[in-house]
Amino acid sequence: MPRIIKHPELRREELLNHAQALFLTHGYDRASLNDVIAAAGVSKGAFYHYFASKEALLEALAERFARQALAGVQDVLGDPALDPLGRLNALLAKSRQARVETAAEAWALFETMFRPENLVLFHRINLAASAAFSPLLVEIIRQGVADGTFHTFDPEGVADIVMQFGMATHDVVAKAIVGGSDADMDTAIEALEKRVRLYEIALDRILGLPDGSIRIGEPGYVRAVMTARRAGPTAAVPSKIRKRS
Amino acid sequence: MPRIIKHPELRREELLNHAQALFLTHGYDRASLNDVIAAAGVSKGAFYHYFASKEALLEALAERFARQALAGVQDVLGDPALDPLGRLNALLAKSRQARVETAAEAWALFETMFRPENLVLFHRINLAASAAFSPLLVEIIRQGVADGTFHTFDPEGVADIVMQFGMATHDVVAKAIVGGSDADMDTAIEALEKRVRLYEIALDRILGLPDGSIRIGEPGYVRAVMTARRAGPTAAVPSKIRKRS
DNA sequence: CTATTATACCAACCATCGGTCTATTCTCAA
DNA sequence: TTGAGAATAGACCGATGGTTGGTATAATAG
Repeated sequence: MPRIIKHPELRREELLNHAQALFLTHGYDRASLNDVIAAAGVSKGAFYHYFASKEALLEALAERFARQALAGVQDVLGDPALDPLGRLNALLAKSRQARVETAAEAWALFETMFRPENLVLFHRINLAASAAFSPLLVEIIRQGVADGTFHTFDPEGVADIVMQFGMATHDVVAKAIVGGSDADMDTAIEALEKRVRLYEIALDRILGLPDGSIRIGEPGYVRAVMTARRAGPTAAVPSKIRKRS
Repeated sequence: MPRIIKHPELRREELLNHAQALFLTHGYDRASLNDVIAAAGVSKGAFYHYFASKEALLEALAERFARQALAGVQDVLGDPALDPLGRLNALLAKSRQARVETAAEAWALFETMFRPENLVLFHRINLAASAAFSPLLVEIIRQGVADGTFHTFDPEGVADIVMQFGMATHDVVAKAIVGGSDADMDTAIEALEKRVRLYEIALDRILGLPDGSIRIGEPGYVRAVMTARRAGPTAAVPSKIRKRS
C-alpha cells in the first residue's frame, strides 16, 4: 500500500501547532509526549526525527513565538522619522501587542494558561522574546541617552527592567484570576490596565521623562482585543490527559 | 539487631537538607526522589511518611527558606522609632541579606545553581518569599503614602515591582556567569552591585523621593559575604545523577 | 531503468520516574 | 505486658521520556 508523505516542513509545523495547543491547555509538564504525537497523528519515531527531545520541542515553540513577535519591528529602529521616545513607544506597543494577541489567541484557555503548571512554557517564551527584543531596546535607549532625551547611567539595566515589566504582566493576570472571588476576565483586565499605567509612570521617572511620556499601547487596548475574541468560537479541545494527584 | 531511631523531627530536617543540596546542584526536575532518599539514607516508605509528594517536599523547602528570610523582620514594621523610609530601607536590607546569604550558603554550587534547570526551585522559593514579604511591604508603603513620604497611586503595584527587582537579581547573576567570557564570581558580583544601584534609583523615582533615599543594604555587602564564604570548605557532593541528553 | 543513498517514518522496547501498598519493627503510654 | 499507632522497609505499579532496529519512500547517480 502506498504511504502518504506530506511535505516535511509542514509536518514539523503541524507538530508545533498541536504541541502549542496541548502545552497551553495542560502545561508543558502535564502534556505528555504521547499526547502530542497522538494529537498530531504521528509516530514517536517521526517525532524524534524532527526534534531531539521534548525540551527541544519547547525551545522551538518559544523561538517561533519570539520570531512572530519580532516580525515587523526591525524597521522601527531605523526609521529616521522617529525620535528615541517615539521609537521606544513604538517598540513597547509592538511588544505588548504581541503579548496580548498571544494571550487572546488562546482565549478559551484563559484560566488554564495562567496557572503555575504553565510556568516552564511561559518562562521559555519570555526568555526567547527577551533575547529578541532586548538588543533593540538597548540600542534605542542608548540613542536616547546620546541625544539627551533619556537620562540614565545603565541602558542595559533599564532595558532589563522594561522586559521585567513585560513579563510581570503575566503574573498580574494570574493573581487577578486565581485570587479574585469571581475569577472573570474583567477583573484580570482591570488589574492589568492599572499595572500598565504604573509601569508607564515608573519608566517615565526612571528615564527622567515627564509623566505621561511613555505610552505602552493605547489605554483600553487589552480590553478591546480580549472582548473581540471572546465572542469568537470556543476551541473545544477534548482532553484525555490525566490529572496529577 | 537493634534499630537506630533518630528523633523524628530531625529526620524531616535531614531530608530537607539533603533535598536542598541535591536540588541546588542538579535542579528539582533532575534530582530524583530516589536520589534524595539515597542521599539521606532513608527508605521510600519513610519519605512518604514525612512528605505527601515530591511537590510537597519542594514546598516545604521553599517555606523554610521564606521562614528563615523573614526571621526578625516582623518587628521592623511596628518599630515606632522608624519613619516609613527607614522602615522600607530596613526591610529591603533584610530581604537582600537573606537572598545573598542563601546564595552564599550554596557557594560551592555557584555555577550550577543559576542554570535554567533550577527554574522551578527558585520560582517556588521566590514565591514563598514574596508571600511572606509582600504584605509587610504594602503596609509600609501605605504608611509612607499616608504621611506624605512616598508618592504613588498604587502601593500594591510598587510592592510587586520591589519584589520583581529582588527576584531579578537572580537573573542578573545568571547572565553574568553564563554570558561572561570567564565565568567568575567577580564579574557576577560587579554586575549585581551595578544593578542594585539602578534599582535603588528606580525606586527613588517611582516613589517620588530624591535620588539616594533608598538604600538596599550597604554597598559592597554582597562582595563581602561572598568572598568570606569563598574561602570556606568546598562541599564536595559526589554525583551519580544522570545527564539529560 | 536500475542501484544506491538519504530521508521519512514506524512501533516495540527500555530504564527510570513519582507514587502505592503491604508487611514489619519500634516506641511508649496504659 | 500489651496494644495501638508511628516509623520504616522495599517490592511493586503505570506512565513517562527516550532509544533502537528496521521499513518504506524519495532523490540521485550510473
